Amino acid sequence: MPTTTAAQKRARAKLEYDAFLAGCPSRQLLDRISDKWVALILAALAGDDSTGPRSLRYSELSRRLAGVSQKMLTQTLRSLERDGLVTRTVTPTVPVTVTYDVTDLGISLQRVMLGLKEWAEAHMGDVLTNREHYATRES
Amino acid sequence: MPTTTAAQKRARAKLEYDAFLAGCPSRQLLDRISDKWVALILAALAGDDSTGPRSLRYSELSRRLAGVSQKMLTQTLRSLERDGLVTRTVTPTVPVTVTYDVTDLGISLQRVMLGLKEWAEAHMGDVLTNREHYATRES
DNA sequence: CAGGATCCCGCTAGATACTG
DNA sequence: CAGTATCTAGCGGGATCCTG
Repeated sequence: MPTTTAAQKRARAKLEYDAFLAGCPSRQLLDRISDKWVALILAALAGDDSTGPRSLRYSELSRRLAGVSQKMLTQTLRSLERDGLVTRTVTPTVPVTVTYDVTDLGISLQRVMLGLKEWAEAHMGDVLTNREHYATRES
Repeated sequence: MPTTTAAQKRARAKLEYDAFLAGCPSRQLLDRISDKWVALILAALAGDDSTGPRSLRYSELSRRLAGVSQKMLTQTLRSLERDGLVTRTVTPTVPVTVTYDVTDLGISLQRVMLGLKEWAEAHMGDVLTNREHYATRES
């Protein structure tokens, strides 16, 4: 007896929808930049202040992003390199020197992130205010 | 013997940095929009296609976002309401009718998200290509 | 210096069942 | 219809130790 038909159809629909989501460029971008450290690394390499892009060594990045673990720093840098957003350059001095630079693609992404930053600075205050009011009202 | 001084200083620095991060508007915004369903809900309420904002009922949202669980849909809607990005309207028909609308603040956020979407559609292909090349090359 | 390899814990998404 | 409540497994991410 195919009494499971309804549940099966829902499950199938969900799979298809998930596949659709996984393939959606916007979704992929969101997944990319929502990594905790991506924005910070990009900002550091692109120049936090109004100076231009700059090379940074692994240890320099580690210092600038005081809260990051080596694991996450390495992992994030690898994924950014893989995606062509930063480049990794090994100079065989002794001990070895590794520098990271943002690519053109990375810079263009960074500009989008600046748009986010501007919205955040303009409106996050309102959001937080709403959040508090919501918390302090009953019924 | 204060041999732990170094480790303690690092731990303290990390806490401060984390606090700094937690208070950073950009970080908060990223945390907000990287929720898996926020972008979809906002897009649905703001009008996926080029039609304007529209009201949607809970069940309509549930259908449009085929992959979402009731729990996550409710939870996400609550948080968006709390932040003043959508409004929730209960009409005491029988059975009860609940509609959701995007606020002006939500619309302005949605516009920022559109910027993300454009970048994604323009450049995510490059990123994926880089990703593949990275995977298929050795050494 | 710049990582690689492991272990492990907390959180959260999801499934399921129930309700006004 | 529009949720609430509970339980659990999976995994992202940190801490720690080790290496070329």
